[in-house]
Amino acid sequence: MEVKSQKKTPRRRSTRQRRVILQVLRSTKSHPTADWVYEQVRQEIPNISLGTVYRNLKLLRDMGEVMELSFGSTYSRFDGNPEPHYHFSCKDCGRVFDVDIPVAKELEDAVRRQHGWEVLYHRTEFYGCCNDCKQQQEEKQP
Amino acid sequence: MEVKSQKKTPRRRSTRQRRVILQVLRSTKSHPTADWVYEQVRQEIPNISLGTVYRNLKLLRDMGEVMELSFGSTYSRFDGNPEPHYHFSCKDCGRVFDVDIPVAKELEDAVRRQHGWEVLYHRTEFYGCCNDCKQQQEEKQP
DNA sequence: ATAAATGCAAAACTTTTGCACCCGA
DNA sequence: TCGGGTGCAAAAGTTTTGCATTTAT
Repeated sequence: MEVKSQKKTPRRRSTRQRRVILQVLRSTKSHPTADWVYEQVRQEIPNISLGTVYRNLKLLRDMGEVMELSFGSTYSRFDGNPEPHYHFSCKDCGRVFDVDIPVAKELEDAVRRQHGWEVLYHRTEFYGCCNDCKQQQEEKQP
Repeated sequence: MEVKSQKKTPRRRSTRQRRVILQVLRSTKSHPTADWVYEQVRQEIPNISLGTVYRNLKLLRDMGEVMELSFGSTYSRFDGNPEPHYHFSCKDCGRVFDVDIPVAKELEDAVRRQHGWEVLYHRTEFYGCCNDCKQQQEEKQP
């Protein structure tokens, strides 16, 4: 629920570590974990450290070069309502809200038709800025 | 990537701990973390252990009583393709695949209209059984 | 030169688990 | 009674971080 402070991003340097990490990620479709990336990169840079991999993954994600598949935080959140519904996560205050639009079951049919998989359900999270945070920003810069 | 073994679920007992945990989850819309639930339940059962909270959250999730908001695993996965696209996660083999259907931007409009939030993007994961796993199951039980 | 990036290791966090004891059905 | 559930504490697993050193620009 912490508010992110926005400081100017420093100019990025091109390092071998970062280049290889990106190259590993670009050359697989397996949606790997940080640890898998680490193992792969080690074959090219044996003494790279796991910390460097984590730092660069976060950086590359912030630079829009790669996508991180997670629910925003490192821990799970729980919802007392087990009925299928969508969620909205505010990037500024971190709160998660229920979304009040119907679940698009037709997307599941489209996936079935396209790939043949058995689709049981789907989950969608929207990301953006909630009304409270929008208002706060207006107050700061009118 | 591990395959889940399916053993018969034992008959569940109704314990005070489980009842209070569910009650806490049902009476909030804040999509709390396990730790927050723990703190709340402690106000009613001061000597409950965090392990019990985790065990029951997992149990309640498996019983379909609550929803867990996470990407399936406790760690992040990364995708070298930063372009918006959907994912499919096989519940049996754990692999994650790219989904080849167009992103439903119109859902974002619907959320905007309904709630007024500024929506930047959304992410959708489908869950089910992939073709490899479907075939393996057929071989076992023809 | 100088600020960003790295390697290493320790630390921080979240989640799981082994085990003896407890308790609900 | 009896097997599921709990408390406690240790362990596991993932991610972050402090610091001295290296390196890209």
